[in-house]
Amino acid sequence: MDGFELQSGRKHDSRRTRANILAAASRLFAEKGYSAANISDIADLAQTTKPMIYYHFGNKEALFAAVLEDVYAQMREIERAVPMADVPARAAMRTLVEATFDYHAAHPDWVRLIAVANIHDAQHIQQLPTIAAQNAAVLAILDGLLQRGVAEGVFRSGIDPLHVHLLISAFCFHRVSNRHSWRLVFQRDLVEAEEAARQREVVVEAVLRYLS
Amino acid sequence: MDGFELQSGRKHDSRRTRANILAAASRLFAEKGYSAANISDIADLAQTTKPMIYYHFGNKEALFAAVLEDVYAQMREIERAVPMADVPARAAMRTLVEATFDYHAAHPDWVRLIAVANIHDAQHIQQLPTIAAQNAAVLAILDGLLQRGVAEGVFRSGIDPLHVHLLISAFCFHRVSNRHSWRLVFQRDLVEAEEAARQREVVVEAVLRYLS
Amino acid sequence: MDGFELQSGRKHDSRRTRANILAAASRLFAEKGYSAANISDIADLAQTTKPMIYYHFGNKEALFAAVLEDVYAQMREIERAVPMADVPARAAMRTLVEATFDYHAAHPDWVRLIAVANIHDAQHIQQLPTIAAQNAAVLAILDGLLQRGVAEGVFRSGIDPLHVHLLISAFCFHRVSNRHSWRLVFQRDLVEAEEAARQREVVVEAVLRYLS
Amino acid sequence: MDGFELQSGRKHDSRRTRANILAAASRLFAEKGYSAANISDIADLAQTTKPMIYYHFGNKEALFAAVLEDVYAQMREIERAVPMADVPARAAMRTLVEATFDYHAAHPDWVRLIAVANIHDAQHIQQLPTIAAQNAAVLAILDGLLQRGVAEGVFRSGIDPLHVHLLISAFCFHRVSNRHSWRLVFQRDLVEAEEAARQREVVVEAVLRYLS
DNA sequence: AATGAATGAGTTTTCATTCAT
DNA sequence: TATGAATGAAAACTCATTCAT
Repeated sequence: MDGFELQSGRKHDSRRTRANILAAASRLFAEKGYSAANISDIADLAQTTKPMIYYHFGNKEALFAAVLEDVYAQMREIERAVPMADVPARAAMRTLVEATFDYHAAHPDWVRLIAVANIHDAQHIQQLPTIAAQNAAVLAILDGLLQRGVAEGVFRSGIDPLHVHLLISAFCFHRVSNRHSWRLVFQRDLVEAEEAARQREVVVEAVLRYLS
Repeated sequence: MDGFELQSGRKHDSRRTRANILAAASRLFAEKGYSAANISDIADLAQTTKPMIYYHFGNKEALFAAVLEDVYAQMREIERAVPMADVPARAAMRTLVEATFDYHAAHPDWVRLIAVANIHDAQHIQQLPTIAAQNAAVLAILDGLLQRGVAEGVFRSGIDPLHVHLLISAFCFHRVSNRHSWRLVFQRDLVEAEEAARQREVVVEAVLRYLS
Repeated sequence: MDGFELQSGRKHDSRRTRANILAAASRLFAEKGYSAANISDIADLAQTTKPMIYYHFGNKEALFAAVLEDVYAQMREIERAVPMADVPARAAMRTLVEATFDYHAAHPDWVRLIAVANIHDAQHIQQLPTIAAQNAAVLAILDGLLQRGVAEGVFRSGIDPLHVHLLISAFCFHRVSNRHSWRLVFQRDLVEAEEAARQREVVVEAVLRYLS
Repeated sequence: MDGFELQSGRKHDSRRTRANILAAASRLFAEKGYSAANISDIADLAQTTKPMIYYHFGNKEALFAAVLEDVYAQMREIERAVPMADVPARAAMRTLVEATFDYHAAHPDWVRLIAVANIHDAQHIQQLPTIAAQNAAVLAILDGLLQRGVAEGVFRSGIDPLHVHLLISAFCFHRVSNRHSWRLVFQRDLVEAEEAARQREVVVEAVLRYLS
């Protein structure tokens, strides 16, 4: 789960203040959405003052953009989980799917922030020029895996990596982002531990079967 | 695509006013999210006044709940698309997946409203007592299809209908709800027509292979 | 002197509220300048609330523009003081100068508001499309007087009405607008009654001599 | 026209910093008025920091007072332009009027600063004890000129020097201070070169005729 | 003499909601 | 049913000023 921790230390410490604001903003934007989260609450949670937020980030929109940048950067740890060349393609793919599943499961705030950003047409992501370059990496990894799988004779050819990524991401994201409506409509908590374990197998299975 | 149309007619027509408010609210909540959409704009778009909104719906939260109720009811048309007993299970399943895909594609506002509701922990859906009963229907249909498929020898047994529904919904929902972040991160528009046609095949294929 | 009086009456009276806001704003913008006058104080002085100001005028800039429009309209009473055709040109000119002098003397707030508007490059006056048409009237009157004077043989010809207007206005305006700096620099209060009477003769004399 | 130039040089130069702050403050107070000009912008324009402004001037009010002091001191150059005893009174008076006209024309910022000071009831000028002594000089000069003119038989007697000064100053000041409202109301730019040349003749003429 | 970081109080503006008619 | 006017609370943002270094 996402933790929220403040750093503390001496009186004038720009870096710490900035980090605390970012953490608080991340938490509250995720919890309440962009508009409902307010600068006062963020300042309080960050144990600082409103003007400090403006001093460090300029305005609310830029703060949200900074939160998204921060959060997108953290997500890249998924890629690190994926085994490289020496593992068979199927096993590597399984690991990638599981890592993706686990990351979403462990970071519901991340999921909610992306959902919030999309409600606002991802306008704040647009302000982050490096986002595209950073995240396209997943597609390259997937492409490599697919090619290896074809070479090993375990995957079909002609599969679009983006479609595989969509198949995986959609599932992992949705069960977190739409947890609450599903709970009410279908009376089952998608996020509860045993259910989660079963779903983890479902995506892996679905992806591997799709590729075979 | 979702249309927004006002009804017009005689000066004082309570039913029409109510419907116009609902349409306007639906549009604006979908466009801007719950908090950023405001009662004044809704009144203007509905060509009525703020007190009328309070007269008909009580308050903003209840208005949003009413919008969700309205929108959930409309979605039930998916089920009507699914062929009944006389069609082979695989073909029927394909039709169900395609109908789900098409519904999401044709109603982005619906998708956004559900996303917005989830940002607010689906608290407004909770106020709708009949939601569960109405929507569980999909699961029953899916369950029937799965059993028929097993009987026909085309599907595996032991599959949870909820998981199949999640597999389908997640994909169909995500490509619409997260369109904007994907566009920026991967530089491809998931909703563009040709791409959409390919994705439609992807879900169908993924689901059928998962079940086989 | 400018009076400040509030109207009172029944609870919901749009016209009265608007008039009170205008009066309060007029007073405070004149007293403190555009930026230093604040909406809160204006609301208090007008015995209403901030949102009412926004309801009636939109924003601070538009409120200031409305004040200027109001105040420019009132000034047109100077023209009414000027005797028409049947009075000899010199006498009529004297009356016009005196009326101008008296108007400025009696409405220091008017003077200050124009000064404030000019500090802000008269941007708020620019938003008032009818201003030019209304106020050009003075020039027409002056032009008529000048021609009559020439015909009567009491004024020189070839005089630009705008220059005469500038000669008159500058004097009448300055003694009010710059009263305080003059008091401190020259230790004489330009606005004090006896002094004022002498100055009134000075402008009349200066203008008539300039025209002769 | 008023120039704005920063001095540059070694890193720590108290005198230079002070001068730069004064120049920046002068520019911004003139441009935006007292309240709308802010310390941050002044610091930026002066290429220094806010605490430096407080170090050198104490607070915003004192800074404005310092600007006014500075600017009043510069104005005394008008007096230097006036020819002394050996020139005939009419010619000397003409020179004085022209010098006054030119000074105002060349220093619109000076004009605006005085206007701004008056909006705030010249409270900041009041903090400058030497202002009166310095500026009363003009009246002495005028008085001398008037007496010489009477002696030479070219001026009337019994004229108050202050009234002459007012007649001159008002005209020269007004065409600059109220330029923008006049432009909008009368559609003529009082400051444009040819128009300015004509007006210069107008004041000279008006003053000389008033005195004759 | 100089700076980056911090603060408290205030500013304009918005908004859900209600009153009076 | 319907409306124009009103309100209380809060929102984002600013600013003169000071602290810590």
